[in-house]
Amino acid sequence: MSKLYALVIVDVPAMQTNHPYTYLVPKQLHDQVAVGKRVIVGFGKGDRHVQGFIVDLREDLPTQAGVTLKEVQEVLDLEPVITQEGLQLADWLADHTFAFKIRCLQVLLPNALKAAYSKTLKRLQPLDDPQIDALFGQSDEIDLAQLPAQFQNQIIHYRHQGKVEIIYHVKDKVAKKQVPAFKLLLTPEQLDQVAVSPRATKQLAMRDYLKTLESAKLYLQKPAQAASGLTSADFRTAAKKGWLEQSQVEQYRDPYADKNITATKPLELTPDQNFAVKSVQAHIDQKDNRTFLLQGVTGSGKTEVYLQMMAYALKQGRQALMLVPEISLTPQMMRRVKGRFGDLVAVMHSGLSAGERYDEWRRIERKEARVVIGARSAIFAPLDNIGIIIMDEEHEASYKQDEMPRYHARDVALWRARYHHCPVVLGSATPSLESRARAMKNVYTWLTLPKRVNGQALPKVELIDMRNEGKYAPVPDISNTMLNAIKDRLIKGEQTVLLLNRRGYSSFVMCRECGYVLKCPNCDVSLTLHMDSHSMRCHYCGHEEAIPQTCDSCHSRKVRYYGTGTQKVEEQLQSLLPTARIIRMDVDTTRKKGAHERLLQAFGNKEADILLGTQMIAKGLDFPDVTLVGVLNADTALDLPDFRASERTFQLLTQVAGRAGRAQKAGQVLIQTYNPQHYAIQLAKGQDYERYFQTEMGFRHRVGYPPYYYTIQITASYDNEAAAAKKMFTIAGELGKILSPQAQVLGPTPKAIMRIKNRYYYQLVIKYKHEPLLEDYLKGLLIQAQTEEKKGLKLVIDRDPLNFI
DNA sequence: AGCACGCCGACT
DNA sequence: GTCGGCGTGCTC
Repeated sequence: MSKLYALVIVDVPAMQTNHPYTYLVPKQLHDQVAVGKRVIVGFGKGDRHVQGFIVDLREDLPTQAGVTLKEVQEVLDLEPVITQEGLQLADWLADHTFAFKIRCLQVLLPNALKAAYSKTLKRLQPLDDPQIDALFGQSDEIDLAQLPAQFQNQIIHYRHQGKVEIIYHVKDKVAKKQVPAFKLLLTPEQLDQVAVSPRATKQLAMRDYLKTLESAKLYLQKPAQAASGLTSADFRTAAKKGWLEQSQVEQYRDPYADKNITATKPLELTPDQNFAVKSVQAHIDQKDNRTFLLQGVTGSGKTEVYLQMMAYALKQGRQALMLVPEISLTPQMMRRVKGRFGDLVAVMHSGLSAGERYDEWRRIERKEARVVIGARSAIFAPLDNIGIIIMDEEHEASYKQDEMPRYHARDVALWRARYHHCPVVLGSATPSLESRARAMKNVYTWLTLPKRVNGQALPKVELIDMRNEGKYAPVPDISNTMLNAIKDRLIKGEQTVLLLNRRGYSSFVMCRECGYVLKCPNCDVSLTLHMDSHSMRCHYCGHEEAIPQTCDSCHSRKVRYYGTGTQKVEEQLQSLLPTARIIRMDVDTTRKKGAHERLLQAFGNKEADILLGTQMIAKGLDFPDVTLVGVLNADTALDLPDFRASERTFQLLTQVAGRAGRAQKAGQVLIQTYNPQHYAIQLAKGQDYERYFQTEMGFRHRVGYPPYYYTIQITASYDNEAAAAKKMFTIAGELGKILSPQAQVLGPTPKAIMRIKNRYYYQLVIKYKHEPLLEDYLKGLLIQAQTEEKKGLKLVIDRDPLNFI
């Protein structure tokens, strides 16, 4: 047999190792290896074992002479875990996002399949070293991670002397759940001929039982034990006698073996909805990868449209993929999808354990699930015949991953749709400017749902000018107008949703005498007050200290809390409305698993009058008795140094306004603001997306931002401010040489929060339309920066960044 | 990333 | 003279 070589991407995330390495496939693994399977290979001087992905198999030697090849140690998968599509997608991702290939391959898989590494130290002979021998105790092998640092050097010596050896372990992060199974090796005739002592009653029973089974078929042992009344010991004996072969098979749990889901029927569609569904269906039929922008006002029944589009794709024998932002993947939403498609649905979201996520992934891979709904990473679901991809709330920033690979799920969706020849539907009440601009240029097909399904008008939105009303407000955060509106709902037995916009905002402690604000010693941010733990905490590095009684700077005792937390508002509200039942939803009250669901359910059951929360209550909630939506602070995000600040504010206000008046009763929306004249707030008041779009596009055009320009952000950080700045100025200088005059470089500037965990951050942003040299320069930059990385540099390149702060 | 090699200062 | 500091470079 000829030789076989495997090209392997190894799990060493560095620029220097960002290419395939060639390994020899030993004879006994020839029929196990395949492209897309994971392997364990030795890598580097100490021959440590790492995980890798086979990306190619060849019979001729692809590497130049001079290196002695190592062998593949082990093949980890029975079937490839990365498909041909996955390999191409990983290539594209690596290229598009400037990420390491290994990271792109890993992002395609559930975390459970990522490698967990450990090292153990094995004693090969007595060391005559009382201290270290004591560490070993009775055993000859110990966990190297627990070795005290002071022995490190000594161990290296012993290793050179061959007295100890380091063993590298690679295993999956999460063990697959295995259950015992067996296969009958003999035919019934053969079983009749085996000799069994008449006194071996158990074995006689076993023989009789086995005769009722088919040979060579795999049976689970547990049900077999129950059916036959035999024990696992009996099966073991039968295996020893060669009657059957025992093995372990993988079994997965279904996290949604939830029986309370009632089946739903397709609803009658409005003419607008029907037109949207029909348009997309035609493209599913034609296997045409058209992209649609479905722009429907809040309450226009987008979800029903999605469900019917997906049902159509399924009817054509294809699969459906639906993405929603993590926060709107509520039980309500899951119930709707499960109700329509039942067991065909796999759900991928962060609330699942790694094991559960893996099991859902396996159900998709085995084609038991043909509908996938999930947050960002679900876009990589291992479907092989996608008929439609839907992305709800397409404007949501959470679709962009902010670690390597920095992909946007929308870009991946468009890529996969091209591969599968299927349409993509981007849905939103407030599309991102990028998508809406593409719809205008007919790059996307624009579909609209301008009316609510219940025929209700959009809720009336009123602004409360806090510059005046704030002075007379009974409590700092709630004006009289707001309070009266809430009281009115209490009397009528209707419900209120109150939004506290906390983006870029936190409650901090300030001295009233000297203005001193308590800051984190490691980061350039003020510490946030946490009442649950009675401490001051840093949101970036986790630093925690006691709540100060006196000012650190002037020793005055007049330290006071500023800013607004949900908890403080809750107290204010309760003091004004002692009988009101309030549910508070924020990171503190939803930390526990399932808390999110429980609180919403309680509100839905009318166990409370007021739902008070942060952004997480702005989306997807649909409660018929909510007739008042109040926004307590509309403008905290407006002043952030980010050109998308107004877009986010407009989207948030429009979304939250849509929570009111979903059923028969009309809704009212009150927005407290200090910037009532700001166009984002004025146009959110009118819920006038069209004028907002025009206004914002004008602004983006004038200052040259997306969608008129592409952007790439480069961030450098060091533990030394001057070094970080110097690096960025060097890069800016080099960019000046390769960029055309049409491109612009903003910065370098220190980041808005310059210091986090004692590292200093500088950034620059490149705005450009067409720069043929830029990609190659940036790739070169990453290679060139690798030497400096040893000195503590961290360099991040982010294409199309969503956050500029 | 992690490991070895190699070239400089402070010690038995 | 050696031990061990960490800067440099490579890993199929």
